Order: sequence, then structure tokens, then C-alpha cells
Amino acid sequence: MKRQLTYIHQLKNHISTDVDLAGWVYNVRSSGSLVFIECRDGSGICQCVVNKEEVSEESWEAAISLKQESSIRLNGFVVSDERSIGGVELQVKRLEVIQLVADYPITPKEHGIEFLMNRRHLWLRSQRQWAAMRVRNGIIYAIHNFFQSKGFIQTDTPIFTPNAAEGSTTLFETDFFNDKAYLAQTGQLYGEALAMAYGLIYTFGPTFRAEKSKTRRHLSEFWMIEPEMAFYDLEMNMDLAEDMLKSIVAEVLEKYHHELALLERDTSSLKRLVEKDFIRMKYDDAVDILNSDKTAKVLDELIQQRKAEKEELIQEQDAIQKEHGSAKKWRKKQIEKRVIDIHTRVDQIEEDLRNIPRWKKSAQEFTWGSDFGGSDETVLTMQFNVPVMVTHWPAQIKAFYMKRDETDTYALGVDILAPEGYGEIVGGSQREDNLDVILARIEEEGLDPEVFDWYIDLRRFGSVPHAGFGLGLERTVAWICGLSHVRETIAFPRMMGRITP
RNA sequence: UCCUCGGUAGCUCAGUGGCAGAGCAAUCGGCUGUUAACCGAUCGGUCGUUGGUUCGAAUCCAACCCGGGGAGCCA
Repeated sequence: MKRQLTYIHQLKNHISTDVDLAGWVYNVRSSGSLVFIECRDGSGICQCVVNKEEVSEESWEAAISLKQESSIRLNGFVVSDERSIGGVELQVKRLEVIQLVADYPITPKEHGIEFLMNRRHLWLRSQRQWAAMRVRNGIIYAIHNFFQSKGFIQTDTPIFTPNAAEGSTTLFETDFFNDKAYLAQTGQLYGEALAMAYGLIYTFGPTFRAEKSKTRRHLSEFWMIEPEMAFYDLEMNMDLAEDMLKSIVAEVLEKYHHELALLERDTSSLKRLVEKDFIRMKYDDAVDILNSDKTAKVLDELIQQRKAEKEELIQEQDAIQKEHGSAKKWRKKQIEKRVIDIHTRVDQIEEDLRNIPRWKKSAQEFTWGSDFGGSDETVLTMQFNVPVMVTHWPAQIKAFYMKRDETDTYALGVDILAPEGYGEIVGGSQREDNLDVILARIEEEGLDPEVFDWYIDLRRFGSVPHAGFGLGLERTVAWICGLSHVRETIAFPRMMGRITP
């Protein structure tokens, strides 16, 4: 007979039967003649109870010797039990240790980010990281579903490129058989060629930026989805992007509520977005909002809120520290823990209090013709509870390939800003399709027409209106999971100062 | 490159000029329903580095190293 393994996520279907599990010890507790093992097998976690009276001496000795991340095989009887995580519990009949582990470094306690990032290969086993990677998988699947169901085909564009496509961004340089080559920062120009061949295409691949950015929104290596559609204008492009985001969020909400719950994600804003229309505004209107008295007032109120919160926390700290001297032991511990939480929150508030006046200044003094900074995006989106699509940008701050409106001052580009301060997740545009205009644009930008010769061919031979956009996968995962940093949205992040593990 | 915050036990953090601390982890013991279990005991230190001020420095000053957050740039 074939040996059958049961996976923890299916255990609900095996209640009142015997099963074999194989996995790792996530945590272990003991209480006299009972040992409680939280066993994880990659598909989930299940509490397994070993009772000294009901197992062999070997199994019992094995059980009491277990440490975190020891690998084990278990045989037992599945029962439903509300006291257990997942509502299902294994009453162990036999336990076999594959490897006994000593000193697993990541305990179920709190750790700092540097410590965890140095052990990313192990950190991925932890619940929150496990959940985030599963949601990432769900998002990827939903993206393919969306495009495939609409007749798009996935195409892949090169990673080695001979030149910097848009000029401004810093690229990673490599040696390509004694020639300089660069790691691609976008597949868009190739995507346009493919759209002229297949009509509706999307790319899904890694992309590389060598900018020395150290923020919660930046990685040196990240994944981007870039659809490109022949015969699409700006509005069709925006409709597609909005449908895509709604479709991704709806699918994740449907299939990943367990993971989102582990991540403690408040899903009300995600649910709202599936049903409501996104905000669409022109750049000029966005500038008016930034400059408005209302925005200034919103930020002033935010400062007052933070100050009040800080005051309250400090009062609470004074009060409980007075209590500390005469408190019972358990209460002392509780107080000490709370004081540390207060310190952490007060540090955050102090940073906010340093930053918000800068945000206000940046918004109030924002002048037409500049690009939005990170804080401007936050200030803008905090006034709405659905994604904001900003269109019609001053042409001079956007790339040469974007089509302009009749007045030649605005580029038909669109940026989609995620709610809750997650920033720009989509950037796209209708592309310039006129041969003479694109030639002139390339010259204006001081770019080498030789390099773009094949690209210009697309305007020589059957040029049509077309449009596309790029979706940043990690920023999307961060937003949907409610994670504060993109480094937790990819298994092995690459960023300035981080190339291992 | 610049601004800002930080570096104290294996981990998370208190300690702001006067004896180096707590919780967790580890080790030993106790406990038949634990949920980051709990209770008792034991173990645990180059206070990032170098120099300076001082009777005395984890604490003040300077330089440097490393990390977090941000600006620029961007998805």
C-alpha cells in the first residue's frame, strides 16, 4: 500500500480517523504528563497532544525532548476541539523524531528586523511570513486569471538590455561578452512590439533599479506586471487597471481570509474598494487639493491627534510606574511590557510629529510642474478611502513615449495611488503613436535615435493607438496584506545593503 | 549624497555622571488542557569601535563603523 500523507489544511475532512502527519515543531509546551506540540507542515498548523498514558515510552521520550523546528512524523486520531488553533487537534498515538533540533534562533518572541532579515531563510517559516507569501501567490494567480480570461497572452521580455530605456534611472551594469549591458528596469518598449503582434499582452517578470533608495516602498529587484494593449486609449487603459485591481482584491478576499486574519489585516477598506468606483482626477485638481486649506486643516488635526495620544500615553506611563513598586509580580510584568509598548509608540509619534509639518509644507508649497513626493501621495490618498487615479500630468515630467493631449502640455499618463498610504502601485499611459512626434520627442530628450530604431519601426509599420501600464507586485502585496514594508512581500528581498541570504 | 533615530546578555528592551538590570531563550526541578502556558532555581556582559572630558562614563564630547526611517528617484 502506498504511504499516504495527510496535510494539515485538509484535517477538517479527516475527523474521527487516524492519519499520518509529517512536519516541524512550531512550538511546544508541556504540563506534567501532557505535551502540546504545535506542528506545522507548510500547509498549516495543528496542535498535537501527546498523553504519557497513551503512547509508548519511546514516543513519550521523543515528545518531551522536542525543541522548536525539530522535524517529526506523527500518527494519531483527529478530533475537533475548540481549544486548538484551527479547531482541529491530533491525539498522538505514535511520534517519531526525524531530527532533533537545538537552539533554533527565531523564538516565538519578538525580534528586531536586522536579526530577522539575516535569517530570512528561517523567518519564512514564521506564521506572518508564511501568510504573506501565500497571499502573494494568490495575487499572482489572480493576475494571470484576470488577463488570461480576457484573452491576453503572457510574453516575456529580455532582462539584459543594451541601453537605459528612459534615460534617468540608474541601472545595474553587467558585462555581456565584453559589451556593456544593463539589467532591465522595464519591459515596456518590448511589450509594445509584442502588442503589435498579438493585440493584448502582458509581461510578468523581475525588474531592476540601482537607485540608492532605502525606504519601505523600494527594492532593487522587484516583480512587475506590464500589460500592453493595441487600440486602447487612456480611458480604456484606466478601466482595465481598475477592473484588474478589483478582481485581484476580490479573489484574495474570497480565498485568503485565513491568511489575512493571521496578518491582522482590517479588510473593510479592501471590501469597500471592490464595490466602489475609484477616484479619477486630473493632476491639476490633485495640485489644488494639496494646496487647499482643507488639506492644511486635515494635517493640523493629525498633529493635534498625535500630540493628544502622546500626552495620554505619558500620563498612563507615569501612573503605572507609580503602581509598579507595590504591584504583585504578574502585574509588574504586565506594567513592564506595557511601558515598552508605550516607548515604541511614543517614538513613532515623535517621528510623525517631526514629519507631518514637512508634509504640510510640501503640500502647501507644491507648485504645478513638479512630481509628487512620497508624502504628497500620502496626503492626497488619506482624504479618500478608495484608490486614486491621477491623470493628465505636465508633459515635461513624464517619459518621452507618452502621448500628449491636444494642447501638448499634458501627458496622457495615469498613476494609481493605493489607499492607506501605500503609494503608487500602478503607472501607465497611452503611448505616442505618431512617427514624426516620437522622433521629435526622442531628439528633445537627447536620446540616441539609433538605439530606438527598432522601437520607431512600430510607428512606421501599422502604427495604432495603444496603451499600457505597470503594476508593482510587491507594493500590491504590501497594500493588500497591510504590511508596512515591501521587504516582507518577497521571499528573498534584494535592496541596498542586502544581498544575503 | 543629505537629514533623522538608534546600537547595553543569545533575543526584545530599561538604565541619561556614582555597584551592569528585567522579561524571554538556555539548563535543572514542579505541574493532566496548554494557547508567546505557568511556578521555583541556575546560567548569562569587550554597554558598536577608537579617542577625549571627568575623582568617576553605558550615560557628556569628537570621529568612524553598522542598522532603522525619510529626501532625491520610483513600482
